[in-house]
Amino acid sequence: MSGENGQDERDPDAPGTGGQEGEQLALIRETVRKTRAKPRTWRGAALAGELPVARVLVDKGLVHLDQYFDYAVPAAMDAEAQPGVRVRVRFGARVVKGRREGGTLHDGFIVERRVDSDFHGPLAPLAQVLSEERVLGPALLALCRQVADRYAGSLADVVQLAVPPRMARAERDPSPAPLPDPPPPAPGSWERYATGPAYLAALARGDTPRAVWLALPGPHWPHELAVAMATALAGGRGALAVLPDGRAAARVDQALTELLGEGRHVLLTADAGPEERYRRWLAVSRGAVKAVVGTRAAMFAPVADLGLVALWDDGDSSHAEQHAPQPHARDVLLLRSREERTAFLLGGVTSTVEGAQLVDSGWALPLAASRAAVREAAPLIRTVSDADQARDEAARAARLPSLAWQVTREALTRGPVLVQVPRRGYLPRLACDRCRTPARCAACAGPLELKDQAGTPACGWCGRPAADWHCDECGGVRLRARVVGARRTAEELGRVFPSVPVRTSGRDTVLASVGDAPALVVATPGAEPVADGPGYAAALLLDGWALLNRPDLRAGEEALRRWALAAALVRPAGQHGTVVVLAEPTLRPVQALVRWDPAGHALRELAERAELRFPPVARMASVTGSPAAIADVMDTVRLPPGADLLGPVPVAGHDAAGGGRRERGDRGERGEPWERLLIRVPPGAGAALAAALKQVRVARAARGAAEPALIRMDPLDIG
DNA sequence: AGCACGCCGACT
DNA sequence: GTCGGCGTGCTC
Repeated sequence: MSGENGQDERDPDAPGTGGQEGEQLALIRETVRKTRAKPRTWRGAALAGELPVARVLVDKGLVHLDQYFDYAVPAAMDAEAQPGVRVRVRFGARVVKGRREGGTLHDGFIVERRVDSDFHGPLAPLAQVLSEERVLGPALLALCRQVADRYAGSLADVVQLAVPPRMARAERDPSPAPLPDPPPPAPGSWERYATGPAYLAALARGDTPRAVWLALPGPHWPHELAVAMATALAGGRGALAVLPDGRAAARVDQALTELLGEGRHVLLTADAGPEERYRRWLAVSRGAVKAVVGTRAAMFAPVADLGLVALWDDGDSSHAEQHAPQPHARDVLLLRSREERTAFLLGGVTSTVEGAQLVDSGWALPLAASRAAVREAAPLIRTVSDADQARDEAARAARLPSLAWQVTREALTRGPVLVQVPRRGYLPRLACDRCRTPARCAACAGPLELKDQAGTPACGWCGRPAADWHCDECGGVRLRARVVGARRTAEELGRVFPSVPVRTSGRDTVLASVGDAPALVVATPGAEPVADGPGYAAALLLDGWALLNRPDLRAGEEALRRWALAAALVRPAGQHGTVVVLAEPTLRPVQALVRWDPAGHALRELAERAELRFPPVARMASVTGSPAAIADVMDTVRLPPGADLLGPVPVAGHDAAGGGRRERGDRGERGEPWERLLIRVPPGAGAALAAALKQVRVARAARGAAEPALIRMDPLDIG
């Protein structure tokens, strides 16, 4: 076609037109469109002989289009321009009178070296090979591809999560020589689980056992996780464990060091700092170290010969990545387990519905202890119902019912007492004292807050004071603190037990552990310190109703998880370990805690989700944006069969005018409140939904859609 | 996403 | 006649 000829005429390197700087190049253009082009370059440097084309994932730029771009490999870069290395390329240039102009340097990764390109046009040369380190190897690339597809996201976004930024200094140093495989560890406390030794034996054999492991309460799980990892190492394979936070990771790290010594594993957490972290990551990428313990970013760690992936406490929300496309560690590790043919271990003190589903579908086996072993390890759980509390005179005077006082007083003679309070802060939110309906602003329906001890309650959104508040539901006029924060609880307790030290652990100061001496330890969920020695003598779980009343699909599961994690730090009932939970004993999660039956709870939740066609039995995606944006998405999308739509409903706190930095929009759509639409598809159609939504994203990005829309697979916060 | 080319209204 | 609006399309 003439178009191609026209391009040839402008091509300075095309045969006959003479190259730049007089360099002669063997750059023969294809003559028929069907045949692939031999690479031609614009500048005319000599090309690499064998595989002169590098397929490059350009880091920024057309991230939404999610495609590779081919570049010519100059002969001088032939050796170092290997697949997986970081490169710098010129991108976005324009042809002006036979010359390329403009274009900015972008970082990228070579994903493949090729004989030729299917791009009809002259290739720009690689500008620079930044480093010979092959950080995006084939296995990691394939994983990123799969994660991107699963979450309807772009490859570049996922790669950015998976490959840490380069730190030249860390790259210069060689990694330590790999150590020989360690001997297999003794099963130890794994014997407490009926199928524990069998699981380890399968792991040692090189099989790929998959289990959902309900860990017994108590301090043994980090060691047990380490034993599983060491067993994989002993069999000549690698192991990866992902934990919800740095403290948990540090415990497993310590257990692994005790088991294997230094040098056979690395700890990948943010605490180490970027350079040290990259140094450790490189040791993994280079195959010098085959075991990784870390927080969620470690889920991508390119462990060689991966034999086991493990995830602890998958219900913890920090396992969901914050950056696009928000992959969840459980999903990423499930993908890895399948693709890299590894064993899988999903552990926790409780089970998520997703975990229960893995067992229910037969994909994983349950790894649990007998009822007798549970009874031996679990503390005694006692409940305080609302009725108990109301009858209790002490509840009027102070914050704690008399049972809690009795238990605390007695337990403090034997050791530390844990007090779990749902939120930090000082009387943050208010509710009707009579019916417990959350108190809302009469003007804007925002939540009422108490800024200081004595002040008037005011709206947390518009700031209006609410001096003459009354409850819309029951007409009550008294407010009560929906959640009493850690600080106030600590103050009250300190006054009642003046001789006992009070320690707090919350978001700003999280204690890893406390001693075994009597003390009151006030902590928010997830920040509970481990008590040395036999554990806490007792725990008080306060404001259970606040935890359970959250308008969230997972409220029950989450309440049980938080209670059980705290209760698991308490001594067994046989050693008088007692937990007092302020919640209705008739509620399902409370019963599950009392009986210590997290598996049963998760199975019942799973059945209910199946009945209601909720995730994870069905798969969902959310589309958030202005009504126009949502309509545009829905006009574009080709949904898989069986899909149905829920909503749209207004999204709290987000609207087009207020929310953020929206520059344009003088077209009258300003002020339109944002809405969220949920798309639900039947089991098995999740991949099709993701693919459909990805197409929408690409189409909208290409068209330069005016109204932004957030598309998200498997949103966590479904009300 | 940027960034340039392209085809229709009010200015020196 | 020209400067400039942002609609459309491309980037290896």
